[in-house]
Amino acid sequence: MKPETATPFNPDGFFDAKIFEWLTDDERLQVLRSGFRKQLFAGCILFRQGEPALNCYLVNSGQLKITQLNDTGKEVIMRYVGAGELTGAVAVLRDRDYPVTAETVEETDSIGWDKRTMVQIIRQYPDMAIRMLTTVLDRLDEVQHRYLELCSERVEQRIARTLLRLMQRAGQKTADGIWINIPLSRQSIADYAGTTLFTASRTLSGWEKNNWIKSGKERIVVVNPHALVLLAENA
Amino acid sequence: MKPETATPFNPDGFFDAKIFEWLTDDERLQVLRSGFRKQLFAGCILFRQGEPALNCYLVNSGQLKITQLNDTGKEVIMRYVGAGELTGAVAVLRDRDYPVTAETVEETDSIGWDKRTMVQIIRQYPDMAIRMLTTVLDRLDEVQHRYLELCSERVEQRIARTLLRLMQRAGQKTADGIWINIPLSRQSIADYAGTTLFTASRTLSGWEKNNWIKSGKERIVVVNPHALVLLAENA
DNA sequence: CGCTCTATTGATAAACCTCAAATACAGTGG
DNA sequence: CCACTGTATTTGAGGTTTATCAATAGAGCG
Repeated sequence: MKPETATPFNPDGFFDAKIFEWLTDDERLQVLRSGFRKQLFAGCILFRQGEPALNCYLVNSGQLKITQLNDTGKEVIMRYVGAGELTGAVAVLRDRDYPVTAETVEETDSIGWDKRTMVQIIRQYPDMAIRMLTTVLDRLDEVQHRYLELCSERVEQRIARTLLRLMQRAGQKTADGIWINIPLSRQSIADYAGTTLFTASRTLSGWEKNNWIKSGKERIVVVNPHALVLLAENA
Repeated sequence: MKPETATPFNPDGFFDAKIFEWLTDDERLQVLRSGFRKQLFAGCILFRQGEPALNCYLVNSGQLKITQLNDTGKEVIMRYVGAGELTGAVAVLRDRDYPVTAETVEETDSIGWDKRTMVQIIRQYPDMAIRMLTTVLDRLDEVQHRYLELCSERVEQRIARTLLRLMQRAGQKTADGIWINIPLSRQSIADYAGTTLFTASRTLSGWEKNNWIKSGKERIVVVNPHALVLLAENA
């Protein structure tokens, strides 16, 4: 049911990860070789909220959905993680459980390191820690900003921002407009924007009538990004 | 109007900062001496959202309020920063503006480092970066958790959580109950919980009638923490 | 073609915000 | 000591946003 493989590392195609760009080719190779490769199809869990944090992962291709659940089962999407991005580092450097769940939303190729190895890498390359730090700080900034948005903006604005963010992350030009290349249900959009499936559906239906977007099943094409930007910016 | 002093560093009383506890006394002294002391009264701004990030600060005594503003002027309280805690490190390690504002809410004694010095410290003590990283990760965890709460919980629950958090941070036992030793207006509670002054006031009035809290002007005493915990936990 | 999962749409209600107005409180200066 | 002033807080009425629930339609898949 969950086809997956974990193999000795083969570094092909991993060379463009931003977090390693400042290493020499040899160093980078060494770092990459110290990990293990993991290739998964859509719907697989890389790690689950509440489990002890054993590994962190670098995504080579595909997308991960990072979610958080509360006691009542309500799910929130914290972010998507795509090619060249690291995840799980949060948890690995502490003896804590993962605070979030990482799930593939499409076929995904990644490399993982266990806690011990990761700490070794950091000790060997102190600048690595600074790099990771800035990465985490970016993430903190983004969550803080989304927190502010959630406090101060109406649903429609937040959904607009959600589409714009996802567009920037996974947008691809097509004849119609910019296609968000992630399987994206109304529920997911709602979980990302902090609203309900129904409100998200209503809002997108409206935009489709305005011809700002085109959408199919789990599929969104942004036809008029400018309109969404206006919506997001202008209170 | 803004009485403040910046003096050559005198390390008295700074020895218990957790972030330095793993250094030897000599090392710690050296690190502390490389900073500058800053003593401020209530209502002073240490740094402001949007300004270039020049310094980071360690609080020795007092409390800082870390806030974020949006374009329309809506303010959100991200967190409070108390004795032994570092702030501004977020911004200092990048060439970015401060993403938030830090304001003293009471008389506050702190030590600051400029960007160059901080980077030097980190290069000299690589473990320092790991320490800072875990600190930031804790903060990320907390913001993410509050984000989830904001998405999934009702105002009353969030206000309960707010009081409980502040109680843990600055609570002091008194005859009546646990006094939150921070000047704390209804507006601040609202900004922290993500609601309005009026809703916060109404909610607290209700709790006062139940005898769960006692409150005066900018002053809260939690009489029955258990009731608040129940409110926060039980959907 | 039927099954399942996703999306749409309408009606209803609850939660919460907005605004207005009154009241309490702390400090200040006479 | 008291009136005065500015801020903090309370409370009410009314309206908006958005969630909830139910029922239906559509799309993809074997």
